[in-house]
Amino acid sequence: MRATTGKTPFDMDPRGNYLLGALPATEFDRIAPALEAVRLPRPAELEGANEPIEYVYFPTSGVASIVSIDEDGETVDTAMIGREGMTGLSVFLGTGQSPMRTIVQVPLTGVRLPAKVLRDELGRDGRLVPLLQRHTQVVMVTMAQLILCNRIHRLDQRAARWLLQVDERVEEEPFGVTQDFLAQMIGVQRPALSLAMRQFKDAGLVTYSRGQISIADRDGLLERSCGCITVIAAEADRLRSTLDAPRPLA
Amino acid sequence: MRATTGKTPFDMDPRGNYLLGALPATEFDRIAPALEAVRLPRPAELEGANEPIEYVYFPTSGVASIVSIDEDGETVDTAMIGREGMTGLSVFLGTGQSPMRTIVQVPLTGVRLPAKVLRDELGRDGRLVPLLQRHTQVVMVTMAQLILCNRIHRLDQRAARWLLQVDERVEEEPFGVTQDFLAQMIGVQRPALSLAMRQFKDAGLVTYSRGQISIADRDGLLERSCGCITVIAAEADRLRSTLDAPRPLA
DNA sequence: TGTCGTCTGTACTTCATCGAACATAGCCGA
DNA sequence: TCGGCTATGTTCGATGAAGTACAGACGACA
Repeated sequence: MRATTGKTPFDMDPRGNYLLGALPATEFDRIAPALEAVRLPRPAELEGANEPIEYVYFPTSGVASIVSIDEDGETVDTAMIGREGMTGLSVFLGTGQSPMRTIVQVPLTGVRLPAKVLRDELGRDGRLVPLLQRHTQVVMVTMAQLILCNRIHRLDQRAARWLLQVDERVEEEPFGVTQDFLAQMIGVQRPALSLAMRQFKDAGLVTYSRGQISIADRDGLLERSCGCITVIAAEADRLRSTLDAPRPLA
Repeated sequence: MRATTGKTPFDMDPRGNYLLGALPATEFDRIAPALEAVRLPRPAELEGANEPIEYVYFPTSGVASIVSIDEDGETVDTAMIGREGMTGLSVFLGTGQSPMRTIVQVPLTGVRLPAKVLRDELGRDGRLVPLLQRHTQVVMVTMAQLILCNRIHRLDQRAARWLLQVDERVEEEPFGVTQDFLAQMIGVQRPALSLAMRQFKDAGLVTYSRGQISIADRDGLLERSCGCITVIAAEADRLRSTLDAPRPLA
């Protein structure tokens, strides 16, 4: 499948993205004309390392991922971004680029917005800035938790966590991810991951075949997962609820 | 040593902190009356997990550290904050708290500011917001790199990286950190770390005794360290230089 | 000066993961 | 329908680190 862009060339509501959905109509209408529907395959690159960001992406289904790269070219997933968020936080932070890449991890549907339009909108008072502030914090918490997770939790726990995090962000299953790619994302050897996946399959928690994965038993996976997913979900929920407060915070 | 607070009770210039030093005089003068000099021992807690942040800290020497905690109470260091930055980014992000703790990792000197004063100042136009935006990005990049580092780099490489990162942030050596504490921070067993430290000592890269460490050969440690420190330093330098640009970014 | 507590050195067993090699199976295009 | 490619399954020795236990060494304090 090739990347598709253009004005809603397929059935998709931009406000299926949480951030866009939470914007007041006046703000949404201001940026709406510049939104462009996209459908992107894995592993499309949304931002290059140390390259200026041209578009920010608001997924409605699928997962984008911020990946770190080291001197040897090894890559590891550092944070998932799905319909709860936006890629390109460096634009929000005013720096316009970062040393990480952002790629498509699970085939993605959503809209994109030119970085310049976002910058202009940030200058206006409204709901957008506090929304993005909260999203920034969620990403930071996700990363902080993943640092711990990658250090002290077992491979199968991390794999279960990853599957659950994706499950939260896809509209329909199965979703397209190969074990090879997944292994690279969680930073392990494919054979080791293959064993874990096999266990999950035998236990009836997931089904998969040739790069198509379905979650069959969320609760079962939760039991085998580490608690990181709970920590992250709790913080995301808390921050969503604070936004119902009457006045946006500083 | 006990925590000391009060108006400059010892010799220390708040503007030795990079952020405070980069503020225009008018902005600095506005918050200066609320600044309070502090000297804190390890492992003093600056922010509790899921507790409202009362003060933000601007170190001038020493290191504060954001640590993640899991369900079993295990803790791992996720980002260092020294004289280049400020603790309490959640205040800047408007959320006021986070699920991570922030503690003193290497005995710390600096100033603190009530969160409320910072919030008020953020409402004014000036240099502070762009400075903190950049700092937020540096912290995020640090975390992202650490996710990769914790996953694929060896213990001795990570230990070397840690030593170098501390070396950049302390005014005088030796600095006070026990191997036991360090092992917990980089998330390994103390005996394993002890071996690495012993190698560094035998190679003449460091000297230490009973919780007092000195770096003897920065270049030697750099060779044994992973490249993560370079990635982080490069991004920090880049962002510092963009601040010399005439107009602050959005 | 002796004792206690903290910090550090070292040894050893067990385990998770690495890293590489090879086997199998489904899909696709020529 | 026959390769050829990609995705997955499986094995095995090597290795880094976990986990535990205990010994030595230095400082603080009585």
